[in-house]
Amino acid sequence: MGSETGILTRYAAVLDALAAAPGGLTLIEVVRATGLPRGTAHRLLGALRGVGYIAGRDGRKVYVLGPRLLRLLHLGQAPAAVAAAVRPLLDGLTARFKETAFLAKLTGREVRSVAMRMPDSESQSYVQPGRLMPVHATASAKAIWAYQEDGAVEAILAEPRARFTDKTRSGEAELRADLERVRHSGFAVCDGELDPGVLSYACPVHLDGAGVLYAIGMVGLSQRLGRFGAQEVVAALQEAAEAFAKGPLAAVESDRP
Amino acid sequence: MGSETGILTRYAAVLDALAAAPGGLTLIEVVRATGLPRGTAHRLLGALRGVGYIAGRDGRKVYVLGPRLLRLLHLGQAPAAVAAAVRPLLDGLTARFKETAFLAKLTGREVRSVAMRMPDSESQSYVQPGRLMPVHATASAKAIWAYQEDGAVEAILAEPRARFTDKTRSGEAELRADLERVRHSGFAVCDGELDPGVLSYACPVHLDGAGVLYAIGMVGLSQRLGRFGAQEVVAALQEAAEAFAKGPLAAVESDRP
DNA sequence: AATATAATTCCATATAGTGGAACTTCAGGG
DNA sequence: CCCTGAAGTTCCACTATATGGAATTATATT
Repeated sequence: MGSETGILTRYAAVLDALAAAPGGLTLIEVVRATGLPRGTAHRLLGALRGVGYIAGRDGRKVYVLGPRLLRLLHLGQAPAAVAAAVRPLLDGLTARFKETAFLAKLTGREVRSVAMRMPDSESQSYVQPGRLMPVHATASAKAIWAYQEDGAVEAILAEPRARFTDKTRSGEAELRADLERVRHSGFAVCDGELDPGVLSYACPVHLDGAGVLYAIGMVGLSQRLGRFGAQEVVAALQEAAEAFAKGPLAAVESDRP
Repeated sequence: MGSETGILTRYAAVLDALAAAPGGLTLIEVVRATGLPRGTAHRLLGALRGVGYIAGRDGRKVYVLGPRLLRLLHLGQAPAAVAAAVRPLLDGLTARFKETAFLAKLTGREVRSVAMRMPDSESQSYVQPGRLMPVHATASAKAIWAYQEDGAVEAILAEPRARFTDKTRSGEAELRADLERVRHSGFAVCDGELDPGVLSYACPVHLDGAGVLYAIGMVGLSQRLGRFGAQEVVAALQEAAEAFAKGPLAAVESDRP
């Protein structure tokens, strides 16, 4: 006979308490902060840890906000905010290679370009923000999908894949092999599989505790971009990816369970 | 008889579904995405909205991630990431006024400085990062506390307040009046209430949907900083605060219920 | 080693979540 | 304007699930 919110209020109270304490809290501290009975608090913390909303630090005695919460927030983040955060990094890449640099983001089960920086000399844009990046024909989508949960990947593999050029690799086995290669090498390449004559590289952005949700890449005509060694381009992309992961959108303070 | 996580798994599934859909989801879409029965999904959504983890858009038919989740992110955010995000803004302020600019953050029930930029000419630092900002004697803490929930404010008011200088306003009534004044004017001032001869201004950062968690301020010797009109300094601070609120750490896509 | 404090486990109880079905609202087409 | 199907909302008997005090084990602290 009052406002009905159910059990969520209590979980929310626990999360609030943890969020308010930078260094994390022990069970007893949570009890004091929330007024919950010890047994109850213990169970709630266990459940929260079970779903990944909080994580245990040290000998698991200190609880902090967990990776899954961070993932939620990144996914829900307005594209404009993300775009603002990478801009400087893309500028740097473009200045160095005189080719287009971009950031791709996983949204639901699609990868789309969210920010892009073209060199002044370029007139044609290969990755307008918002462009859908197909899994089987773009480096950025491969860089991202190579690090997603198996279940989600299987769902993607089951979908039909269009052929864009005669180089497009639309077979399932090919795609599996490509993803595997990405996991080993740490980056992805596509050469003419989406647009003829267009080469692209991409590196995954490993967010501390939140997996991979973004990829940073470069695109350009094979003739021009191809003159740089893959090594060189990839090294620069990896550097940018690391910087982005540590940047303004970076992790809540977290750690491994 | 398997892994026990309780009801949280279902809430998490709903949140995941919402996070994966940039534009929000309707009840039926949530049902399809999660496989939950209609009635159940409806109730879960209601509870989530009740605690503010999701918000209704349009005629409340479309659900998106809500403000409270954003607040969690900000509170849990590593200070270093926040500091990186404001740096350019602080640089701008310092360059313009040749005085120290800083960002203060609410952590639990304390306000602390998290980032600071001194002019090259300055040798003494009034707001080293990490410094505690007492509610009754600093502009930044007042700027933040003026916009917190009544309950939390009352708790703060109940605490004892030290006298730092003979100008320190430690009375409860004085503090209440100060907070009220901040709410009306939109900024806070402190003149010698913490350190003698030191003047400071601060403006709250209104985060879209997440209330006020930060304040941006300037400090300096009254003699020097005082030569600028309050109007002028405050206008610049407000501009910076707005830019910060819209910046990289900005809101999840949200709106009013 | 002794002692206090925190973490964890247990379990009888009842509270709170469940989901199918009934009912209402809404949008669009005839 | 009314009909019709789909989406949204409410209801309620059923039972699975959360509850929290007390007992137990682990961990500091002196």
